[in-house]
Amino acid sequence: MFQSIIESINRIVSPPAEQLTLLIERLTVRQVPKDGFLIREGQTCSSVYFINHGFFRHFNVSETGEESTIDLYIHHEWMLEYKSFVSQQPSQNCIQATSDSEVLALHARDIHDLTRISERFFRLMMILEMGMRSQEFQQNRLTPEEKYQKLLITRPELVQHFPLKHIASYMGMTPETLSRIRKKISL
Amino acid sequence: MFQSIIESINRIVSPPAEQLTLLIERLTVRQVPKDGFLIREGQTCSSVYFINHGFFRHFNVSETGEESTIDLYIHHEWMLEYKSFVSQQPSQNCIQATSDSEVLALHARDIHDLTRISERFFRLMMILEMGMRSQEFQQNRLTPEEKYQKLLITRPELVQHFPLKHIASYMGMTPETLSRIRKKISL
DNA sequence: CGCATTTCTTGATTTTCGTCAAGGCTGATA
DNA sequence: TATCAGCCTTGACGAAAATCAAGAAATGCG
Repeated sequence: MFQSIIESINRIVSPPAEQLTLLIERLTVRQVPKDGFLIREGQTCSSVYFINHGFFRHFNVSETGEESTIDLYIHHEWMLEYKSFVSQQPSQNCIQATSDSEVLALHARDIHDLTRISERFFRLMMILEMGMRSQEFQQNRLTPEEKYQKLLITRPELVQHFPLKHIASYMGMTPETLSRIRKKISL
Repeated sequence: MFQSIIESINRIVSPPAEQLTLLIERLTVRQVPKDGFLIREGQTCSSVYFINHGFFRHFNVSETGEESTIDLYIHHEWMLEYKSFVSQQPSQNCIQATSDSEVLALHARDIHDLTRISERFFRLMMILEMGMRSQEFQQNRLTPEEKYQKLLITRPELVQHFPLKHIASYMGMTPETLSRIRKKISL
């Protein structure tokens, strides 16, 4: 149950054993069925989640009902609805499971305690907050093909595990465009 | 000298007077002439800056030499090179003054102390880290015109104070496109 | 297994934005 | 005041991606 998150934390902070125990004790487990919502629009996100197993999609629904994917997550990754978490305002975005999943939740107040303990954990939180990965795509102005090539290198698992329409949405292009890029590359 | 930053901090955290004094004592003042660099490519950013007066542009230079604007800042705003700050690695980006300016610098270690004191300051740091404002444009997939309309509402001062070519770059479009949008809107 | 639904591909068409180029405007400076 | 440089605007054009539409492939489900 806690093996993976312990490994993940140790890679990031390597806290003393008793601190790690303290943290683990505060975790809560949550099962999320396929298509279930971890965060719904209007809810306030006050936890950070570690995925024990399963897949999640983080997306925004516009006024016109179109969904645009903010991020995609696979097992043993951390996630949160950063905007809501930071502001403690209701979220405009959703996080939805795309398979039966299990997550461990760490509550904001416990995180805050942890940041008192460890500067490196503070930094981890920042990195998570930033959604740094997804920013990478958007800051550099890349062509759709360059974005896909970059994704293949930086996060190849995504292409394995998510439908292409979500991948396309994540990269900010239509499924048709992605399909044509993939065809072109495979030649 | 410290009036504006005190007001800003009080809006965010309202710390006890003695803590505020402690913080103010740790600030260092830095004059930056027009076109001077606060952060150069290759430098590591270990401070957060508060702008007493002046304007700054935060941008990335690609391999081909093109500049893309990450954010624009005016007086009494906070700024930092978040990626470098978080990772404590040399920055790939620059922060340059676009007018004669004066900033107050708060060093990372002092910030860390502050986050021990106040959860709200911790949150502020996160927001700064995220470059949340600039993300807003990129997450929702807006048309160039929608981006500009949104900017006019959320940060009208930018349009007052920065050349349109920087505004355009900030929104991820060419100056020509912005020029045409402005013409269209003004009709 | 067969049906229904979703996802993916492909083609035709349209739209949008970038690029290139030229000219005007403005502000700084000698 | 004349000159120059940088900035902004405008037009013509082309490339790239979105849209629209149809059909194929894959998946889920009774």
